[in-house]
Amino acid sequence: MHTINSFTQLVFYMSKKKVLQLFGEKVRELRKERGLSQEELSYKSDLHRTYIGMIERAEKNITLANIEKIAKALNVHLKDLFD
Amino acid sequence: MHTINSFTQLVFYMSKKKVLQLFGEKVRELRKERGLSQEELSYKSDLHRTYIGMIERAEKNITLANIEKIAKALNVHLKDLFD
DNA sequence: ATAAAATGCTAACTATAGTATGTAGTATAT
DNA sequence: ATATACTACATACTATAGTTAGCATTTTAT
Repeated sequence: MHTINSFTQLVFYMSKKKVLQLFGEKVRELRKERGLSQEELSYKSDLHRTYIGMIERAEKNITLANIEKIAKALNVHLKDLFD
Repeated sequence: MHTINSFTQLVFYMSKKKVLQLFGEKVRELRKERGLSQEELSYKSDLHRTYIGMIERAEKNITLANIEKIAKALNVHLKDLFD
């Protein structure tokens, strides 16, 4: 649950949602480009299958260490996940 | 505490450490370029002063939403934090 | 040299990221 | 049509990110 009690917090909430969505779409795009299933990507990245799904659906606020895991599994640089 | 019980986990632990260090250094570099103190950056990013310090010292595994906050506060794109 | 500003560090707490299981629904191929 | 592989989604748990306060140490300016 979110309790938003200022304009500033609303702005942060919206841009959080947006950045997670963009990131999720990017992961899905790159994963499919490589012909990988979520499960296959989960093996390569040492993350759980359902967690990959959550990331792609922008349901989780991923940490930097896991962003790195995914980048490696997709054979891209970190920055390539933010275009 | 960390319990590392496989080679794979050791590799992940080391690259986690490294990526957090690089990120922290980058934040510090950009912050100083702008002549900001940790406290001033904390106001702009809506994060706590000590938390900024922890990030720069690579003591916390920052999430994507907070990476975005810091990028905005430093007036850079997300990808600029990963060079 | 000394005051002031900035940063480091510890520690405790609470919010949520990350892990995992099970089931339902969707796409793909035969 | 119907298996099979893939993805979505709900839920519960546990690990850790994020917040805060207080004090120590370092840096900077006068």
